Amino acid sequence: MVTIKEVAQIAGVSIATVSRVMSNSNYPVNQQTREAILQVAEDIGYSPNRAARSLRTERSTLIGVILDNFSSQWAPIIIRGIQDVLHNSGYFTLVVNIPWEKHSQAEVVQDLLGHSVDGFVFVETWHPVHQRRDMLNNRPYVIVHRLFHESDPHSIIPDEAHNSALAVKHLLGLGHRKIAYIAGDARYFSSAQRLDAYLDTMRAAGLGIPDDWIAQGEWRIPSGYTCAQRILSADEKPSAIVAANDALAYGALLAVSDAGLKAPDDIAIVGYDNNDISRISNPTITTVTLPLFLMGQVAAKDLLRQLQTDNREYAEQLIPGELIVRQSCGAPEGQAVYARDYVRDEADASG
Amino acid sequence: MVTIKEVAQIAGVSIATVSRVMSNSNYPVNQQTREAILQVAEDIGYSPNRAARSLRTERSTLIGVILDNFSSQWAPIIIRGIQDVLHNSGYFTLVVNIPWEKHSQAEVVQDLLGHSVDGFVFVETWHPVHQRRDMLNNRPYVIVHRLFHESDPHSIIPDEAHNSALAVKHLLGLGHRKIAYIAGDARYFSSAQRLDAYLDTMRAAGLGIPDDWIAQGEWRIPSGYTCAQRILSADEKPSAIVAANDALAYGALLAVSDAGLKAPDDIAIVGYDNNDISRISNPTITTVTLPLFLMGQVAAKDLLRQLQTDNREYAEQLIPGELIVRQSCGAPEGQAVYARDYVRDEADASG
DNA sequence: CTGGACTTGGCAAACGCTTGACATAGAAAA
DNA sequence: TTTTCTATGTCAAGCGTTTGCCAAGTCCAG
Repeated sequence: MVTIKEVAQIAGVSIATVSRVMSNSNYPVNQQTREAILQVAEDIGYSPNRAARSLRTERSTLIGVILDNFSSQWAPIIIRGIQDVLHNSGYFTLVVNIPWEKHSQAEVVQDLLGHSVDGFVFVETWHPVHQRRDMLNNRPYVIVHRLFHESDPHSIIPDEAHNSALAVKHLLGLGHRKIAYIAGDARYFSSAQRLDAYLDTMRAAGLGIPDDWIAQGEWRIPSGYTCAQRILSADEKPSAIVAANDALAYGALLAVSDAGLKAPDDIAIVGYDNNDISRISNPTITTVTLPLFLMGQVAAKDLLRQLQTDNREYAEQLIPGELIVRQSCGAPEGQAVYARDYVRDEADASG
Repeated sequence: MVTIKEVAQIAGVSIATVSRVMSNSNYPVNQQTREAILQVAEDIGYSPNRAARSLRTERSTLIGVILDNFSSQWAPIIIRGIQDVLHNSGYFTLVVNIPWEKHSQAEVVQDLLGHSVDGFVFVETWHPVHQRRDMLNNRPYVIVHRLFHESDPHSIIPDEAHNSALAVKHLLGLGHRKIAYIAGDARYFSSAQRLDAYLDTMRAAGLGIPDDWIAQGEWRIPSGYTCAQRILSADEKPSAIVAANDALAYGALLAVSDAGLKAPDDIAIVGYDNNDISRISNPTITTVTLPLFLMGQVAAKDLLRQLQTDNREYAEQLIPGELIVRQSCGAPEGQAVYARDYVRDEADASG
C-alpha cells in the first residue's frame, strides 16, 4: 500500500504538507510545492486511505442509500441520478435494498452507521423516516419519491398535480371536452394527487364530470381493461380517457380495441410514467414523464447542501415532468398541445 | 461515540479482551467474561468503529461493484442477486456506474481501493479485467455477464448454448422442421453463441437450413421487423422463427402481422430474455429466461469463496435459464415441449 | 513440592491520516 | 537594529482497533 509517507519522502516535504494538499485544505501551500506533490501522488498511484482519514475526521464520504424495493422500475434511475451528483463530489454510496415487509430498516441503518455514513437517502420508502430521526444518529437525510402519505420536508417527489394537469390540458387543447379518468391504487398518495389534478383541471375548464367517467383502478393492465369497459358503457360516452399510469392506459387500449373501437380515432387515451409499455404498444401511448433522474440529482444536491452548509431550510420539493406526445391521443406526434384557453387559473400550473 | 474503552471499563476487563470478543476471534475467552462483555456492549449500544478496524486489519467488509451500464435492464437484477448473498454475509457493496466510453475504470478502482474494498464484482463489463489484474491490488474479483469476447475464468455467464437450444428444441418438439433464425448484434459474443446453438441443434436434428432463413439483426425492434420480412420472403417459407432476443421477436411479430399472417397460427415465434415486451405483446411471446438473479448470487458466493478460503480453482461458470411458454409458439401456455426425439446428442444440453 | 502445560487476560505498538501548535525565513514596519 | 507580520512548513498527538508478546493463574503429573 502506498502511503502519504512515501509521497512526502519523494516530494521532499513533510506528510502534513502532503495531507493539506491532498485534502484540498485551504491552508496556504506554495503553488509549486502543491503541484509537485500532486505529480508525485499521481506517479506512484497514491490515494489516501479512507479508513485512516475517516478514523481521524469522523467523516467517511459514504452515503447510505436505502431502498424499499430495488425491483421497482423507477429505483435504478433515481439511483443513477443520486450517484451522478454524489460521485462527482467524491462520495460513494452504500446501496441497500430492504423489502418493506421485513421491517428491519432500523437494523440496516444501524449497520450503515457502523460504517460511519455521513448521510442517508431513502428511495421510494414507505417508512415515515422523520418519526425515527433519532435512529439516524442526527445524520442528515433526504427522501426521494416517498410513498407514505404524510408530508416530509426532506422529501423530493414528482409534481403530480402539475404532471397530471399536463395530460388533461393536452386533451382539452385537442378539443376534447368529455374526458374520463382511470385512477391508480388508492393506497398510494400519488393516486389521490393525480385524480385531484384531473378534477381540478376539468373544473377550471368549467366542465362537468358524470360519476361513471371516473373508475377506480389499481395500477395494472387488467384493472385498466375493466375500468375502461365500465367507462365505455357510461350513459354519456367520453371522447378521451386519462389513465393514472401507462399500464392502465394500455389495459384501456385493449378494452377499446375489444369493443370494436379504435384509438385515437374513436377515443383518445393518455397515460403516465413513460415506461416501455407506452413506447411499444400499438398505438404508442401519449404519456407524462416522471423526472426520476432529476429527482435523484436534486435529492443528492440537497443532501450535499445539508452536509456542507448550516442552512436548515427544508421544504418538500416538487419536480415537474413533461408530456410526451405519441399516437394514442390523436395529436401530431411530438407536439404538445396545451389548453391555455380552457384553463382559467394557469398560474399554479407553471414551473 | 461509544468506544471499546468504555465497554472494557464497565465490564472490568482490558480492551484487548473486548476486542477479541467483539471480533469473534477464536482466541480463548472465558465464557462468563464473554457474555458479560456482550451484555455491556448491548446495554450501552456499542458497535465497533469500522474505520479503526479497517485501518488496522486492511479489510473493510466492503465490496466494490462496478457496472459499465446501470441503465441496462439486467444490471439491477444482477445486483440484487449479488447483494442478496453479500449482505447476508455481513458485506456491504459500493456500487459504481462507469459508462464504458469514459475509460476511467482504473481511476474508480483506485478510489475503491482507497476505501479498502475487499474484492470486486464487475457487472456486464466490456473490460477484460484480467489484463489489468495488478490494478486491483491483488484483490479477488469476479465478473458477472461479461460482454467482451475473450473467456475469463473468473466470470459467470448465462449458458447461452443451453438456453438457445431450449427454444429450438421446443419448436422441434411442437413438430416444426423449418425453423428460421434472427441473430443479435454481432459485436456481442452472446450473439454468436446463440446462433451456434441454433445451428448445432438443427444439425443434431438432421435438418437443413437454407441461407435465407438466417438474418443478421442487432437486438432492436426495427431490426427484428426487417429481418422477419426478409425471412418471410425466402424461397422456402419457414414455419417458425427463433429470435436472439424479445425485441427482435416482437419486431418479427409486427412484420408477420403486416404481412397479413397470424402468429402462432401461420408462423411460430420464440424470443429470448423474458423482458416486459414478451409479457405485454399480443400474442405474448414464448421466451427463455436469463437467470440474472441467480448469476448475481453465484458471483457473490464465488467471491466469498475467494475471500474465505485459499481455494484457487477457477472456471468460467455457465448458468442455465428456462423456457417460458406463452402464446407466440402455439403450444399450450406454460407447458414446455422438448424435442427429445429429434436431438441426437442430448448429453451436452443437460444441467 | 516442583515444573511444565494450558488457560486467560493485559500491555503497548502499530495502522495512515489530520490538525493544532509551533518553527523558520524573509519582508516590512518601527 | 529590533520587532512584527506573513507565508510556508514541520512536529507530534491522537483517532479506535487489532494482535504479537508476555504474565499470571490453575491444574496435574512426577
